[in-house]
Amino acid sequence: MGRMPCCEKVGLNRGPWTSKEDKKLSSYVQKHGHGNWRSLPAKAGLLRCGKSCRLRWINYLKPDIKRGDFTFEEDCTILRLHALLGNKWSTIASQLPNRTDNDIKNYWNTNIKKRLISMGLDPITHQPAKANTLENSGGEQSKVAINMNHIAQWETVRLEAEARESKSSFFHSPDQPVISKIHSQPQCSRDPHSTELNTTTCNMYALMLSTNPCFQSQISMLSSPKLPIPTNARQCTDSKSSLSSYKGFDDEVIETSDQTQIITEECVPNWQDDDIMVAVEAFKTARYESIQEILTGPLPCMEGLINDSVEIRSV
DNA sequence: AAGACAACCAACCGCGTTTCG
DNA sequence: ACGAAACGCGGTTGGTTGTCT
Repeated sequence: MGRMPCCEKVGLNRGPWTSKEDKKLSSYVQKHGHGNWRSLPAKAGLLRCGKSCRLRWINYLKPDIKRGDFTFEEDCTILRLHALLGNKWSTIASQLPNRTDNDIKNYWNTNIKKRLISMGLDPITHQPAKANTLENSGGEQSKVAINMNHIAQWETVRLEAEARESKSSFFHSPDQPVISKIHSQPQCSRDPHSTELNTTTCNMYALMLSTNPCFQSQISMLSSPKLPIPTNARQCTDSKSSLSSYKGFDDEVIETSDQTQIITEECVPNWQDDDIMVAVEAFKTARYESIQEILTGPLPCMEGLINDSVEIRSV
């Protein structure tokens, strides 16, 4: 298929935007909207390609964009979501109000990634860099090492944030993203008597089983103290990842699937639609190969779940 | 003071996906 | 149903700024 070049090279400006160009673009978009980026530059009197205009607007000029240092909460959210989603910057950005995917990507590459590497963690898997060489079955030692690394990781971030902004109140965001609901601090997971934790972990667990076929293939029967896992667990074949596609997915599930009724109304009663979307995406794209791996993986709240609240019977 | 190096971030590029005629 | 155009995403680049020696 013939494809237009990404932008016309001849006669168009490149490089940094001037304040004059910014002004033209801003006033045009705010007045007329941004229906057609290709034709927008000419209409706005700009010698730029539409793609460049779009990027400039989305990443810099949009009025509600939040700039400046990332807070500790944002840092934690990025870390958690990246552990689940990988480099899905736009999906991660959707959980950080007013942050752009480009901003988050830059922050990741220049800050968090280096921090993980310096801690001996693989920035892709968030696990110790040499984890692959360890024996999986003799995992108690490596499991402990992983958990210790996660705790150290969080503690490092917290201390850095404390030093950076002493006024910040940790974990107190008005728009608390979904992953925060899973639990923000690894220490929480160590309290076996926390009913909130058990409910949440059960909810997450049920959701994960219901949406990720790789788990279903490994488990023939599962019981939890709170939730019966539906036997007709939905097979997820949809690999779409953009937010726009979530809407279709959501509609489909809520209106036509008994399975989803269970997910939305019983498993995760306190979750907003967006929360479910992100969680579903997380587990659909999970790179984990076993239940044990995800339970000891990057979500601290999952630690101990396998013993505390869920019984898994071998296939 | 100045050069070297590192860190940051805006912008570009190519490709995949979605929309539209 | 098909192809072209438009859009969106993620990886990468390169210019600018800050820090160190």
